[in-house]
Amino acid sequence: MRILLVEDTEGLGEVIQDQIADEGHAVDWVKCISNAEASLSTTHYDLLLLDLMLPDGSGIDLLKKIRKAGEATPVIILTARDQISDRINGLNAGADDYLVKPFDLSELSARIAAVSRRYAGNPNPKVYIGTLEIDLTKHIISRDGVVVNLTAREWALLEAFIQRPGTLLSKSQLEDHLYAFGSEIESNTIEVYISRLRKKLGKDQLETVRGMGYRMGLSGPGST
Amino acid sequence: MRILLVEDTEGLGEVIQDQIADEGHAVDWVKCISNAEASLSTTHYDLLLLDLMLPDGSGIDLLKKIRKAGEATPVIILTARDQISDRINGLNAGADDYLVKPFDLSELSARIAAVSRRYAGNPNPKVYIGTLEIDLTKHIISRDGVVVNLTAREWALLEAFIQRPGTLLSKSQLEDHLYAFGSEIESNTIEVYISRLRKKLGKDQLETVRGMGYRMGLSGPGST
DNA sequence: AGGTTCCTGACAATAAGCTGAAAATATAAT
DNA sequence: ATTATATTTTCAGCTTATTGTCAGGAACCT
Repeated sequence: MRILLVEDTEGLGEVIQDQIADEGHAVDWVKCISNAEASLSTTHYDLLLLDLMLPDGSGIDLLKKIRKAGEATPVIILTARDQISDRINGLNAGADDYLVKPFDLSELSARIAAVSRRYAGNPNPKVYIGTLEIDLTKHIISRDGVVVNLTAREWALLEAFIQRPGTLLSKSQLEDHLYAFGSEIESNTIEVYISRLRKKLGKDQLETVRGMGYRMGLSGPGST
Repeated sequence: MRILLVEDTEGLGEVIQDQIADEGHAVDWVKCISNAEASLSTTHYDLLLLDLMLPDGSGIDLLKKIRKAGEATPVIILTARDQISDRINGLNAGADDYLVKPFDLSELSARIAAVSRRYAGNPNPKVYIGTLEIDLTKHIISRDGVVVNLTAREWALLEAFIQRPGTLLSKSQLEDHLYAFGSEIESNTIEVYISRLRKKLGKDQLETVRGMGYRMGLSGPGST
């Protein structure tokens, strides 16, 4: 998915960019409206992440312009807590969702996923990995038709693998996915959760790559 | 199908009108209550799309008037995110469905299709979840044939689940559904209402997914 | 062997959820 | 306007599942 990020705050922009890139999407990051318009005129984007307070004007005007042009590209607004009226205007102007700063990156991921699913006209997608069937909106996993209950953390871990099937994920990557920035983990938590997932989903679903990390989904040397 | 669109926002109105027309329905678009009443008095409509904030009054009053007159014409309310209390009133006043702005056009199409299907043969659309029978127009719920009375908030909560059967909804999603923008809730209100719904509808209707949210409507032909 | 790295059962601390009941609002009735 | 009634919100105590950590052992590599 190709995403345009319009955000003038340096630090935040970087973090978001990294996060999105990590999830395998292509990001273009611009810091003002005029650049955003330039990008939009040359490239098709599947999603727009739009800050409202920008150096050369309000994001709302950009949004209105886009909608007026008949573009249906989904838009998620990023806004500070004290800009409620702006937010409402933004929604009225045709945004699809909003996020109040500061937000968790996981929250951002979830919204992006939700918007893109809706946009793709596929509101109830399922993922199949081996004998597992995973319903992403219902958060239901069945193994050979039998429903398996996962705890929040277990699901979060599984999610990391679902998002990048067949990719080798290091323990620190997985930690980043599970835990908020800064809240460091001291013990072998990831190993423990890998173990718990294996117990619930079946031994063969998760492959250990010694010294490197873990991988799910494709057992053989990989085709896509 | 003949549809009356009551919406005073120029841009949005145009978009909706186009969309509906694209789908082969006849649309009349008016921008205030008085014009709406004029149209309703001369023409039969199969569906009413009703914005709540209108220049010459609240759409709710119009809706009440219609229902009082015994008209069963299905009504879908279009409402902004900061008018949720209005929305609850609207549902109490006899709306069939609502859409929170901004909405996907595909969402709109789906609702329209759903409403027209519901009304295709039977004048009184009902939803069945487990042993519950839910009358969408009258907001009456029967459990094993016994009528259950819900308060506005209880209904609003239930509604969130009805709209997305089987979907896992987080507490914050449910809060978003129940409460207006900015009016933050900082107690365990959702839990309390979940508890009340369970008491009224039966223990098994709502499933807790610890750490993630709640889910309704999976009592079906289950695998164990 | 000896040194890693990983697995997994057990456990205490914690966070999440449930629910009765009081306090605060809103709504209706007189 | 006052009173009565119903609903909504908050609070606090309780119950229980989840979490992070540890420790001993297994698997792996050179």
